[in-house]
Formats: sequence, structure tokens, C-alpha cells
Amino acid sequence: MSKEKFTVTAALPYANGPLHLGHVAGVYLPSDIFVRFLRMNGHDVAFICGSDEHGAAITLRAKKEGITPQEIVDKYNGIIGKAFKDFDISFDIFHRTSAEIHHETAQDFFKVLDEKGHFTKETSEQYFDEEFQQFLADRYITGTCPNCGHEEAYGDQCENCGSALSPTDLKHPKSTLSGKTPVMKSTSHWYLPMERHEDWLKSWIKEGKLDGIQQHDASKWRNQVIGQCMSWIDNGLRPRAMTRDLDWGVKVPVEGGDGKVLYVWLDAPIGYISATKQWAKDNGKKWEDYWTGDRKLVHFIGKDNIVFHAIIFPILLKAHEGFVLPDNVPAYEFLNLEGDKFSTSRNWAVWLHEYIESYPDKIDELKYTLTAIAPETKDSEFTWKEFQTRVNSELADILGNFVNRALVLTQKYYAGAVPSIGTLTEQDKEVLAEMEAIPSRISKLIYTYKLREAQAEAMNLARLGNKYLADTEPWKLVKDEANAERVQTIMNIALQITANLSIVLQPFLPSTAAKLSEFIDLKSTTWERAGKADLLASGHLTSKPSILFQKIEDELVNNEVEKLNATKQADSLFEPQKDETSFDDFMKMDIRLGTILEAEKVKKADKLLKLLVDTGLDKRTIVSGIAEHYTPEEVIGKTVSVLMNLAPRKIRGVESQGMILMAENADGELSFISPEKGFEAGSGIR
RNA sequence: GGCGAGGUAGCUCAGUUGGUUAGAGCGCCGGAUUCAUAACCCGGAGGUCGGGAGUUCAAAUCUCCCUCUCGCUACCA
Repeated sequence: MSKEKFTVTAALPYANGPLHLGHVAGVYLPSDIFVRFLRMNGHDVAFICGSDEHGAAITLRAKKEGITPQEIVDKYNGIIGKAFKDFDISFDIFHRTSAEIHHETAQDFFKVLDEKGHFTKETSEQYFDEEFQQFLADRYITGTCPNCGHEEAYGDQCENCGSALSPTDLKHPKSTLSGKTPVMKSTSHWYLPMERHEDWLKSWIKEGKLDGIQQHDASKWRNQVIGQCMSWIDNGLRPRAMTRDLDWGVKVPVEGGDGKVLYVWLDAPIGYISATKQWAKDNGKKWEDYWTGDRKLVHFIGKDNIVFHAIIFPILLKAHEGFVLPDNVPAYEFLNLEGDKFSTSRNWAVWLHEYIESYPDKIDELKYTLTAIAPETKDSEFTWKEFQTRVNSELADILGNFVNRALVLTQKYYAGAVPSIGTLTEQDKEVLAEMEAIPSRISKLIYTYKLREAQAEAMNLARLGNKYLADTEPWKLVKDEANAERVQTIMNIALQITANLSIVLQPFLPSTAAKLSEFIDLKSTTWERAGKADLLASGHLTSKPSILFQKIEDELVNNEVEKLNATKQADSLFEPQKDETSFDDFMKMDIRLGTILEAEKVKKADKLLKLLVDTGLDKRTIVSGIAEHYTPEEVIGKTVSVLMNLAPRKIRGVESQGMILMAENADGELSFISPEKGFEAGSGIR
């Protein structure tokens, strides 16, 4: 394969928390494997990453912890950076978006787009905190979620029900700065009119063609990526605000930009460019070489980032002009943990830095397992039990054991020296042919981003070795002096297989591959050499091997699972008590028992039931979001608690006159609140 | 409800443009073996390819309907 140029990026981790195994399995490990492989093949590669250190979530977290945003990002940049280093992720640079060079780069980028007329400026009404003299973006505003009634929903999202919001959706909005009710005030923002780019995006994503010229092989793009992008485009792209009213971030560098910063999703991907600049500067290179010409740009990301990397950033790059567009955006699905989603807030996670601390000598074991179960085509799951099985029955039993038997036999028969190869039997030839075929299969799989299968293919080489030894049985032949030459040939081949393993495993298990190379004293391990049967010359000295992989005991599995379950119990979060209210306010609410007479599903809504309720006073229609917990049939005849004097509201076209009160447990399950003694409808509740 | 991605052996997954008895690894059962980390090697059981209808000489693969899981989105007073 001819030498090519690659710039590979891994999604910038957000610097307000540590990394967990989901991040590793879905972005950093696959990108690292890909890059190591490219380097072994002599391609010109830059592997770029850094922490994303802007955005409202960071300033809010800082406020909560009583420290500055800079302290927050310094802390997590440190933890994340160290974890990457310890885990041996081979970035050329792990940079950060708070660096000056990034601010300059992002501002220049913005200016160019502005000058070329790629933005529109629009004025809109937004919440403003008069005490702090500041517009309140996204997370600077809390209020009652219009969907679930959660009282601490953020301006962009309600964490209780998960729905996406805009600040004006919130009821009883409150500024998180002053705690006061904000006022509406007009503000101007720069928007990216994405709809202008629909045409070229379509053919670029679907066919890989830009202006009629083939840019990339669309058949190598994952279904999910193309599907999601086309879904966005077909539904019509809309202008998207590229600036925010915040003071933490990259300042808007043009007139009228006072008090405004760049939207993090404009800012962050430019971080790839600024990191490249820094790296180029440190290493006497020209950064432009890595973003122009016949270079292949590859973004490794999680599926939540698809549209930013496959639609928005390409628009920006193309609009700016002079940049290459991504050759591929391998997006990974999500990794689950022991039957549940990874959750930072619930602490349901295996943190990378904690794993490294607990098992500093089991780095490759984790890499192997995570690659084997990587969520390439669908969500997958990490369990400690599976980790144990992968390590014990694959790494230890198949790979470790093969290496060990080959080297131990060499010690026994030849005091470690590689024996010479003699006449080949048909069987030998077949094995050597297979050995030669494996590297090209691996190579093909890696270039199509099928790393899970590629790793399995590398393991097949160890399987081949085990089978070869079992079939040829040198330990039997060796008993008869007449077979001496035959045994030498067999052992030579077994050692060549071992040498090949140290090459093909290198992208996946770098430290194991290094150990192996050391055992056999193999110096050159470029991919070019993979598959060859003369990696070790006869007479070459190998050393006595140590055990490559210790088995994982049940105890470790049990401990880790217990640890997880303990955090789950400790964190069965109920909401904190609400602010004090007056008796009078409480008495304003008219709550009574009502009996459900009729019930039916609201059309085109998953969660809604339309109920006819006998309240004792009247029969009224109430729409309630309980369809995922109760069927219409089972609620009929139930006597439940009803908030009577709530302002009526139209929901999905049906007017709801009141609200059914529900109890909600920690798992989000709902239950009616019904009278224990079977009182009749109309009875008041106090 | 809309859109996207999935549903293939107990588990994790392959199945290219529709073509002979649907594959792999792990697990399980049986056998063989002892060089090796009780490992390896051989064999076997196990699948109505989510369900139904259709197109076709032929469907896991194409079309339609339904269903379940995940994500985005709408809905939760």
C-alpha cells in the first residue's frame, strides 16, 4: 500500500468530569488502534485530541463547587490527560481549548466566515439578569419544566424527564446567578444558515462527491452516520446560533460581540486545528500540511456527535475554504455497564483513572476486552464477568499459552536458539500460507473501521499456532533422534508464528506486543514484515518467557460488581426537599378524589392518556402522562387524587381540566395515589 | 406519533450485489492428549434468521404491514 497522509482526531472530552470505559471503548481506544496501525505502515499521521473546556456546564459546576472555571478545567484536564497517558493512548498532542493559541485560531476562523458572509445576524428576545447585567444562556437559567413539572430544569434541558428545552419554555424562570426572575431583553447573535449548504452536503455524504469530484468512499461510512445525516438534511436544515451570551469561552472577535462567546460546537472542533498548530509548532512542522491537500481527515466520535462532525463542522470547513473535509466519521454507539447505562450523575461507571489505579498491570487486558465488545454497529455491554472470560479463555489460554509453549519448548530443545527450517510438508505450507494471509485480512478490516473483527483475526494467528503444535506434536517426535530435523522445522515455524504475533498484535495490545518482541529479541516490527516466515533467523537467541497474562480470579469480579451495586444503593437519589411554602399557599390547591370513568390513548402521543374523571362535582376531561405505566383498561374504575383548580391547558389538542397526582419512585415508575379506605369521589384531600 | 439504527445458536457477533444442508468465538456436553498458564486439539448438541403477508425457480438478504430494543424528536399541568 502506498504511503498516505492522515489526520486523525478523537472527540474532545469535556473537562467537567473524568473518563469512563464507555468513552474509551467508543472513541479513544479505536482511534488509537487505527493510528498505531497507520504508523506501523509508514503513513504520515497526526493524532490529535484535547479537552473541551468551554460551555455553560463548566461555569455552573465551578459556581457550585465555589471555585473558578479555570480551576475546574485544570483539574479535569489533568485527570483525563494522565489517564490517557497511563492507558497509553498515543496522541501526538493532547491539547486544550482554553489555550491562547486556540482562542486566536477560533477567532480568526470566525472572522473569516463573517467576512465571507457565511453568517446572518439576528436579534431575538432572551432572558437577561439585571443584577448581573448579563444575558442568560442555556444553563444559567432554571425553572419549572413545562413537560414534567420538575422545578429545577435547565434552560436547554430538563434532567428529570430528559426533554430538550429552550429557556423561554420554562415556567417560573430564575437566574442561577442572582436567583431572581430575569427580564426579556433583545440580543443579537450570529447564525449559521445551514440550509444554504443542503445541496452539496447531500451528494457529499451519500456519494462522497463534492463538486462532482470523488472525495471519499461513502460505502465505508457507517449506516448510522449516513442515516442520521440524511434524516437531518431531508427534514430541512435550519439556521443555528453560533454565539452565546456568556463570559466563559472564546470572545466573539467582531463588532457587537461584547459579552458574547462562540458556541461550543463552533469552538470545539476548531480545537482540532489549534491543537495541530501547537503540535506543529513544537515539532517544527507546518500545521497547514495536516489540514489541506490530499490528506485524509478522520474523526472518531460517539453517536451523539454525528451531526456536529458530519454536517456542521464540514460546513464550517468548506465555508472557510482551504481545508480538507472528513474522509470518514466513524461514530460509535454506546457502551452499557452491567445491564444499565453509564451514568456520571448516578456514579454508575467504571472510571478509567480508577481502573488504572487498581490494575496498573492489566492495561492490555482492558484494551482487549473493550475492543472485543466495542459498540461498532449497536450498543453493547461491559460486564466484569465478560472481562474475566475474555482475559482467561482468550488472552491467557489461547495467546499467552501458545507463546509460552513455543518458547518453553525452544528453551528445552535448543537452549533458546531458533532452530533452522528444513524441508516443508504440505501441512507446513498450509500453515505458512495462512500466516501470510492474516495480516492482509487484518489490514483490510482496519481500513474499513472493523476493529473488533480485526483483533479477532489477529487472535486467529495464535489459534493457528496452537493447532499447528497439536497437529505436529513435536514433543512426541523429539523422542526419536531420527526426527531431529523435522522437530527443528516445526519449532522454527512455531517461532515465526510467535514473531508474527508480536507484529499483528501491536496496534491492539502494544505493551504485550513489546514484551513478546523482547522475548524473541525482534527489533523491526513494521507491518510490512507481517506474514513473513523469516522474521527470526536460525541461531537467533530467544529468552525464557514470563507469563503474559495472569488469570482473573472470581474474587476480582465479585468485588467490582459489589462496588458498583453499592454505589447504586447509596445513590438512589430522591429530590431534595423543596423550599418552604405557606399554609395559605397550600390551601389554595383544591385536591380531591376522583374516579376514572373512561380512558383512551391520545393519538400520536406515546405517554398520554385522555381520561374522563368523576370528581363528585362534575365529570371532566383530564390528560395525563401515564400511558407508559398504565393501560386504558386497567385505570377505569380507579379512584385517584386530582388537582382540581389547576389552570386548564390544551395538550395535543385536548383540553385538560386538572391533573392526576402520581407518586414517582427512584426508577421513575408511577403510581396512583388512592384512598386506603375506599372513600368516594369528591372527598377532599388536605 | 415522526425520523435514524438494530432484532441471526444460551452469550457476543459475521453474513458482501437474493443461489446448494445459515457461519465464527465464548459457554455447554463428549472424546483425545500432556509440550504448555488443568491450557491446547478433535467431535457434538443447539437457530421456524423478531412475527405475518407478498415478489421470485430461489429470501436472513427485496417490498408492505405489525412487534420489541436503543438514540434523536414531539407529547407529560
